[in-house]
Amino acid sequence: MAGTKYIKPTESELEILQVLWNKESATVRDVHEELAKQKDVGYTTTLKLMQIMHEKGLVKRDDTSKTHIYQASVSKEKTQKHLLGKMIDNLFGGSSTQLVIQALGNHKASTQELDEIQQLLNDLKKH
Amino acid sequence: MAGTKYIKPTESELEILQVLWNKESATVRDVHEELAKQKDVGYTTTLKLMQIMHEKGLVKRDDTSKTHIYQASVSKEKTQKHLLGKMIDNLFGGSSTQLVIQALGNHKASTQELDEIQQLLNDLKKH
DNA sequence: TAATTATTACGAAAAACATCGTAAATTGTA
DNA sequence: TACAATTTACGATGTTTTTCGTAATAATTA
Repeated sequence: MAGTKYIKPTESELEILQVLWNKESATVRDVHEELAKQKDVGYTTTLKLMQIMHEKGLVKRDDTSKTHIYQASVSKEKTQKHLLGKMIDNLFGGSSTQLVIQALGNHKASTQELDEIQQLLNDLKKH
Repeated sequence: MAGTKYIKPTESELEILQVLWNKESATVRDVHEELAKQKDVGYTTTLKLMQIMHEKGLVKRDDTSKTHIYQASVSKEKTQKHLLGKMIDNLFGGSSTQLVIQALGNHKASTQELDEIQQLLNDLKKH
């Protein structure tokens, strides 16, 4: 089958996915309480967003019992890949290298992380 | 003075900034003709967007003559830094390393580019 | 059982974005 | 000069996103 069309999560939807990726599965209340730590938002707002995400297919849910239980139905990796690719195209002229340089230049990484990346580079060069 | 509030360009605005960064300065028509290569859009749409961007302070313009001349007033680097930082926080749990790994893993880089990154890593480690 | 609480469903309003038509002003040209 | 073409200004419309209030339903508890 051809790949189903990629649905780009909105900013708010990403915040919710973030929580779901961390928790594996969660109720609306679980998610809402996480979000409420970061920003001021009403419970029904979170609920509505999660319902919309369900319609879009961004999350799946078990609604056998009254309190529905949600899970992300898009993987963190796929989502990262899509949005990263978009950013590379839109903002870095298609050059992942430019992005990497920016990322390493600004956010500081530990020596251990740098080693990790170096390892990856070696693997890539051996190819 | 404290830093003025960062204004996040919308997707369409980024497309325009992209053109302006490449051209240094440009008229609405210049920008529009670039955009028209990529997507189907009307001239007045581009105009309106650029007017809004001017209100927001994303671009500056010389309007001494009838045909206004625009320039980006936000730098490519600053914008990249902001949006990249946001993506790292929102999507990669704050780890730039994770982002770098994803970026290198997916988009293919040339050996030369890999060398360039390796060079950068060495500099960072010496630091 | 009755009252309280928690949850979902629904809809509507507000805000942000994108798009374009029309008119007015300016410039260039026949 | 008068006509045509270009450009800006302005406003209107439609879509998407965000937000929340209210009502209905189910679960809990007094």
